[in-house]
Amino acid sequence: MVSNSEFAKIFEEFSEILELKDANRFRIAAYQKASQTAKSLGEPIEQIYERGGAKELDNIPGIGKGIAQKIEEYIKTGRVKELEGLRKSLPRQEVEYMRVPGIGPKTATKLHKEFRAKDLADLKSRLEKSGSKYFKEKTLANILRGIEVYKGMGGRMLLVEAREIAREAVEYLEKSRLASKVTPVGSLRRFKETVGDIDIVAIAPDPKKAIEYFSKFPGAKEVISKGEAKGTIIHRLGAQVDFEIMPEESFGSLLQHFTGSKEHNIHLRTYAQEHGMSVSEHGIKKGKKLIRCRTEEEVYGTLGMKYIEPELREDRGEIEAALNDKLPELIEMKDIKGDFHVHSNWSDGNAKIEDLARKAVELGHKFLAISDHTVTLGIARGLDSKRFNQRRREIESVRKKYRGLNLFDSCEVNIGSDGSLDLPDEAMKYFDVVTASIHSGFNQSKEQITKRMIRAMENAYVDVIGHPTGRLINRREGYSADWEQVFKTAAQENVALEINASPDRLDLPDGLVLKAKKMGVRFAISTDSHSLEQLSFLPFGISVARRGWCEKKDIVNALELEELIKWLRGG
DNA sequence: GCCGTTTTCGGCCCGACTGTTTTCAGTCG
Repeated sequence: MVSNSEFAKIFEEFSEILELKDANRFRIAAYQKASQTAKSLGEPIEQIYERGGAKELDNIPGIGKGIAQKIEEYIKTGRVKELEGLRKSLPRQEVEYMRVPGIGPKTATKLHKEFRAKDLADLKSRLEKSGSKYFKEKTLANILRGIEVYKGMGGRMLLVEAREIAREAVEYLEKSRLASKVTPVGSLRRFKETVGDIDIVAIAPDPKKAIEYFSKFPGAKEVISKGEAKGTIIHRLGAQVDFEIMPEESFGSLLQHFTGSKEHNIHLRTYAQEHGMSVSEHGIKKGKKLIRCRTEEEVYGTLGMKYIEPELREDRGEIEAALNDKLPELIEMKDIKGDFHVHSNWSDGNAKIEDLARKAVELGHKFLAISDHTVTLGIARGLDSKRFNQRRREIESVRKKYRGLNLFDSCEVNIGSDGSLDLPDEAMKYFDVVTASIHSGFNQSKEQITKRMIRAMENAYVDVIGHPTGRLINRREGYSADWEQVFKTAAQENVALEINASPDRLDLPDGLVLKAKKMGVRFAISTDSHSLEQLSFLPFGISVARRGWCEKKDIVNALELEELIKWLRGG
């Protein structure tokens, strides 16, 4: 079956090429929208097609007759003739150039026409040699910096890295008292798993003075610009940080605008327009009257809807939900009672069980699962039944010291290539919690992976499936599985899927969390800690759960202890 | 290319910044 992300890529490429060809901008937008729709659709497009043909596809908002026809062509023949024609009509370099920040379709075309470079690296050296013939000084510097940024960061940085840089900048700005309401915006505020630029906004009585102060930020290695109300620096770790001063009387409108996402804002503005209003970063126009909003609550309230949390603003149905008072009551850190997945120095963690327990108490946890690796994971010093028995004695003795903490005897059992587990049932029954994970055979077919996961979930002792997609953000794609089937089984078997809070995993990803939630699946948020410090990663898991619309009832970490134990025994 | 409880044609979200083309094109969010 063709995956929805494959369709998303096809439409994305359509829009990129059409942009380079200077096509009608609404046609370009239509493909972008179709791409976005494909990504966020709960059901496989191919399945929709099988049910009702191209006519059924036409019913999907954002997909009309033209795109429905292309979907049909791709399902039937594995290709889209028009796209192949388009590809041939353009040099491939132009598409690549356009992905560099600061380079749009016009510049991309010009760059290829003038330099005929074979790739981006080649282009860079040619620009350095003779770029000044074609571009004025500042434009050239801007393009070169864009290439550097694009190369150096592999696209986008991890959320955890961006938050660290933002925290440093916000503290510096707040300390000065030159600015107040200092707030990170953009994908950072929405807690997206990766972040491009770091954007920070604030209000200030003397904007120029505040920007001047920002330009002296000790974390900066380079100041790109400093104007009357906006400054840009490059942080020593390579990230671009923008700081912008906003007028207080429309701060809410501006905050809303800069938080995005783009898709959310387009939808919001379209809705406003349909109802005789017009939304911009300055306020909301009703007729000739401009209503400036000091808070975001006012923005959404004026449009007749409930306030939407930043994590939900991805145009995944939140606007409709806000209009009908159907928004979820999102899970919060304070609802969380513990951590399900922590490694000790019995396997590949570096902390003693006692130290982990003490740290968990400090963090306010009511429970902690010590879940070391099992025997086949030799590389991680996985334990066999005998060593788990020895470890059990240590857990017993720590329990006596920390009576307020429920220290769960747990393991991360390995799912073999055929779906079998590497501990016998008679060993597994002694554990309070069992998490089962895949650690090898990532390249198996979708069918095989799906079967493996289902077989593991059908084991009566398995409570949680660990890092379900196996991805490492920016480094490794997850394995492919038929998620529909996996989620169905998880719901049936009452097995929780892990939301792994490790910042380079964040696995399940938020889009799949949302799909699984709709199918009745519950989730275990876990740090997968290998050290004491990593026990503090839980908030990253919370942000994934929130982006997946999860409420308290969807998260097993939030269950009252009696309910939790009941679930563990039943599952 | 998509869409329609005024429309099957004629709209489509809206504005700012940057550089340098002194009246605007290109890019971005």
